[in-house]
Amino acid sequence: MSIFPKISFKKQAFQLREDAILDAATAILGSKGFDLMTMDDVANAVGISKPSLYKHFKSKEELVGEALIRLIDGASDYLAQMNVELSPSQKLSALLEWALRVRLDGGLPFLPSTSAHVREMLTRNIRYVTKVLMLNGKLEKLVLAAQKNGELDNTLPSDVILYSYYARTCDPAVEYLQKFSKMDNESIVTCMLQVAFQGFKTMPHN
Amino acid sequence: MSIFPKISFKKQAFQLREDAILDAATAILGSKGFDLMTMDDVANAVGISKPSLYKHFKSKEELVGEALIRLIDGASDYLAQMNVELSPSQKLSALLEWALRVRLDGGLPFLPSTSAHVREMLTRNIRYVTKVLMLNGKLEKLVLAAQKNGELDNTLPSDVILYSYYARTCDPAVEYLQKFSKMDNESIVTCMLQVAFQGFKTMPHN
DNA sequence: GTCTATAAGGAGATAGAC
DNA sequence: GTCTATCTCCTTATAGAC
Repeated sequence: MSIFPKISFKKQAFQLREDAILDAATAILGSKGFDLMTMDDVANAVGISKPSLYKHFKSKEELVGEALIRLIDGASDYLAQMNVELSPSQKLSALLEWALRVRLDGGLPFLPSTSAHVREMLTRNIRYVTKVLMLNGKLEKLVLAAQKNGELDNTLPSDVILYSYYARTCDPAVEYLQKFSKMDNESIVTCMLQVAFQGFKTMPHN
Repeated sequence: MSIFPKISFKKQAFQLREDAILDAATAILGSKGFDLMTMDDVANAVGISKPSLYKHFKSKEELVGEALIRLIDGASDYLAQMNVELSPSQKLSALLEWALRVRLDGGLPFLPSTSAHVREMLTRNIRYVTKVLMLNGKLEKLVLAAQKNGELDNTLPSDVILYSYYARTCDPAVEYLQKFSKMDNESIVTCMLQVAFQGFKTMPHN
């Protein structure tokens, strides 16, 4: 037994609760969005009181920032441990697939910046901005490499591809299909990937 | 001069103000979104007091509903007066182009249902729902026709195409490009249309 | 019909007891 | 560290004078 069993245990419990809070916040953010998510919602979902919640995160802004940082970290990790033999375009496709599965699993849209208000708020979170810029740099390089090797259209400005790529990670069509079509999650992912890379048009025979 | 100059004039002014209110609401909705738009914002933008605003629209819900109905009407009108010789896919492309231009011009995203909260609210507006269903029916027919004649991919479920089509009308990439790239609106529209129909992949030579 | 003033309730954040 | 109770501000909506 450790010499500091009590302290260690407490800290561990504290950390566990912190994760539970972030999980709850993530789920609520995904369903109601930032503006409608209240700190009461989060506290109730975790089963603690609001003041206790504020012991962990000193504001709603900070709580959401941490939840999004966890998401970005997940994406960066997934990208980092990817098979190095994959082509740039294959890596982009695999990461988009990951992001779609996260969302279908009740998680957050990858890029929550649909709202100008939220985007502006996140701008003030230096840790978040730093991590996003790091990931963005990697994705930008992948897009440029894929355009150079002919996998992606090099007549399009790379900005267009990059921003559209982000947009596909939070495509509302995913929720509509989940709610109003009878498709299972696998089919949704497959179709969304195809639409993202090939569009609606009939594919050329290959 | 009319026999009822005073009444007529008053009514006309009332109607003009109502349009001004809807214009203001549309602009604010486009920039801040529903949750953050306050009735004070709208009243101030129009230059009237809040109680006067409530003489025109009995609730925020009704005001937003009317603004969206005007938008849907615009889309339906544009679709109705389209050249009958255009193919189904050309009509879809032209309407998407219209929707993108409306947004680039400071208007609303075509489909505001990004938020579950707003979507649920609109569900209770029967006039709005009716009009949306009418338009949706026409678009669904166009998609099916385009799949049948080989213009659009008939291996994709038509739901996937239809929902993705809606999603492209409110693609956040548009705002990112407008804000962070040096592209003019024309180029943005062209690129977004290409990405929607052809995806990111290199086009086959044609 | 338009305004000033205000009611009613929600939500972020905290005081202070235990 | 946790809770109950509360503060404060903001927003929807309305009362009532002119």
